[in-house]
Amino acid sequence: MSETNTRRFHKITIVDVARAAGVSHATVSRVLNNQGYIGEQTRLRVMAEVERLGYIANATARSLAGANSYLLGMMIPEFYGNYVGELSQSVDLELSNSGYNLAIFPTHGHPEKETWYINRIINGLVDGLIIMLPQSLNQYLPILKAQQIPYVLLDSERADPDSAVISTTNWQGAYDATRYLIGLGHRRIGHILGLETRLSSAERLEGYQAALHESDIAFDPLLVEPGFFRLDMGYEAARQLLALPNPPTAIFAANDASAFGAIKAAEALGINVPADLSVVGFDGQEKAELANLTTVHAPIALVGQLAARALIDRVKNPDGVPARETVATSLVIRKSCAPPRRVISEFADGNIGA
Amino acid sequence: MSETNTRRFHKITIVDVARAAGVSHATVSRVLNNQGYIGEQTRLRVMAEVERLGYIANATARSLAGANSYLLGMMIPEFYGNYVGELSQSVDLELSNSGYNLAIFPTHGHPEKETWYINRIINGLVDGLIIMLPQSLNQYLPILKAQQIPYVLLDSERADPDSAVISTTNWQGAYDATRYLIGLGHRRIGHILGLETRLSSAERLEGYQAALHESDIAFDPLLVEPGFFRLDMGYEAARQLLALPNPPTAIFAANDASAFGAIKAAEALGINVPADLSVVGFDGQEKAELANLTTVHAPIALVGQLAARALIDRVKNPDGVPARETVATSLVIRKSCAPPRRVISEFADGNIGA
DNA sequence: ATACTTTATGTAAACGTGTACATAAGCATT
DNA sequence: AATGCTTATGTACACGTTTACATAAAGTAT
Repeated sequence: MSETNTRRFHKITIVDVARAAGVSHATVSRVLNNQGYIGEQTRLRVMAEVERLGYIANATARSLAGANSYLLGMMIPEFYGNYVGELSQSVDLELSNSGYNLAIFPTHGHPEKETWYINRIINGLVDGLIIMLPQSLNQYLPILKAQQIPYVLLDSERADPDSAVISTTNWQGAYDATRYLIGLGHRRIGHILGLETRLSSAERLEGYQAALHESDIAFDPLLVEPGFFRLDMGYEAARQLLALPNPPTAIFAANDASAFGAIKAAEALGINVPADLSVVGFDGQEKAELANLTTVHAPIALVGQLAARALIDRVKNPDGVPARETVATSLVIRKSCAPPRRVISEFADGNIGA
Repeated sequence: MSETNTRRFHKITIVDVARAAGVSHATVSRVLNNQGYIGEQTRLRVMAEVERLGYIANATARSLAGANSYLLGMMIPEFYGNYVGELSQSVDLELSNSGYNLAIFPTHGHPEKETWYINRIINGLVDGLIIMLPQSLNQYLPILKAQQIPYVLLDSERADPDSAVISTTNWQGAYDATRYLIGLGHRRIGHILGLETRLSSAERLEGYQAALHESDIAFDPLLVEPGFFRLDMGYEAARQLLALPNPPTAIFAANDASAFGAIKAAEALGINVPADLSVVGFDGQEKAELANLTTVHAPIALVGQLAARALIDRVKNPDGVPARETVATSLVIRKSCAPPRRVISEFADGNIGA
């Protein structure tokens, strides 16, 4: 056994353990995986050598040979706000409880990055995947299905009907928020749109529209500006809205970050929140509490927990029915909203309300 | 018990490409990796087949064979606040610019989880690793070195001298914060300690002590309570401090989260911040701005960027000198601090000051 | 013409594991 | 005593790639 000199340190492999225990490496593998028949003395001898040599299985080789790695993945767009952080935290916690570990893959919403990760995953990088707010899901969903990779979708109630999906009531939350503003007396309500590629954005927009419709308020496309779920874009969107000839007295933003942007814009323009402008966000981050933002609270930790469970279920029971759960949002009322002050402009519009 | 990977679809391998192009799979590999000599026509033919068949290399097999995966990792404790989220974001962005991708591994500070990930990494899960605030670094640092895994440490200026380290001026930041409080007239200044296992905690404690010493204020161990970098523990710590017979008029917390906890505790006790209690944090998160917290701002995005660069440097140039950079913190003064009101108790102590 | 270098490609052996199949011993049943 | 089942273990191949080494053709300097 001459030393191969390129490798400084010989890693202990299953073969080393086998030799030390006087058995074949197949037997060691069987002991390690509780597979097939093993003599009791052999098992003990092998385990002893495993312990003595400090053997640790090579997960890469395992993966290549088609075995489980006990590593699960979560593909996310990016860490905007601490929404994703909270989610990751709860997913990770729940997975840990079941003996799995987590790897998080940020894509920045770049389709190329998504496919890059997906390719790695198909090759056995992880045993399963939670996919949050994908950009180009349709491109690889068939592949995931064909290769029977366990996965869970995290976004919209309307995502692919055959997939495991954990979602929140986007439509209902938006509807509730808008109803609340209408209830305060607002009739000119702006909306800062989320990322267009996300189903949740469309659902929130539609919830907003439905509430308007129900109160016989005509939907005005001028009152919708894109905010991309981002603070700076929310700022811009609000600037646009507030510069309108007939500006809104309230804004429902598709998420907290863009709501913060709207508040900043109002401040910059000398417009008082909530006296002159009411703002409602969506997500219910910790930050919203600090900033006294009225927001649609989505129980993100619960979503993460359910997603983790659903994924483990897919991994352990691939032929079962994919879990589909929708978690209810709730409107948390704080101090960023008030009845509208500029009643005059309403009369000018001829909208006196019920 | 084991779920056999019944692969329904034959994946296209390098051998398929080779056959289609009429060459050996070794030639295809060489074409793909720009290794050795390849005839121009052969290269073209192979590339055409790669394209036509939609071949994608199996990263797991590559990794087993000892090649690069262009996936880099970052091991973090957990997503407390959005500190880690911000860091991940900047690391990821910088790596992306250089064609690398990122996987994030959360450990919850559990040593077993750390070693679990490290084992995977040694087996080729990723090409290199950024290690943030490790719990049991000493256990695997020798292994990382021996196996020549490129890595970068993210914590303290004092971490292992042979390693690449990106850090912030923990000592100086704590010193500045404490000096500021002393400058306001405080002489009884409490400290909420960070996680004891983190070098940064010790450095911040020492900076605090140094500032006290410089102003001839005796260090009182009673004024230091552990906060574990957590909001709830910061709350508890502040409760303890404020219940003291001679309570502090100011608190320097080891991070923003525990500072928020302290503020909450003060509120709960009816103690006004800043009139009756000044509070300074550390980190300078976005949340600190919203909450008007005076804090030692650490430019986390810059740290992430430098760490990413340092790691790429290690990967590309393993025999070079490991990068070591310390990023300066800066005290951001907001509205959570004021001169002390209870001058009487100082006289009672006999500490009239210089 | 000889010897040597450069270019181009193929062969085969890793990398470390899982597992189908073969083999063999022990035991119970006929 | 022959048969069949259970238990235990080894052999050999598969997973998909990289790469050391072998081979061979072509070009170049002597």
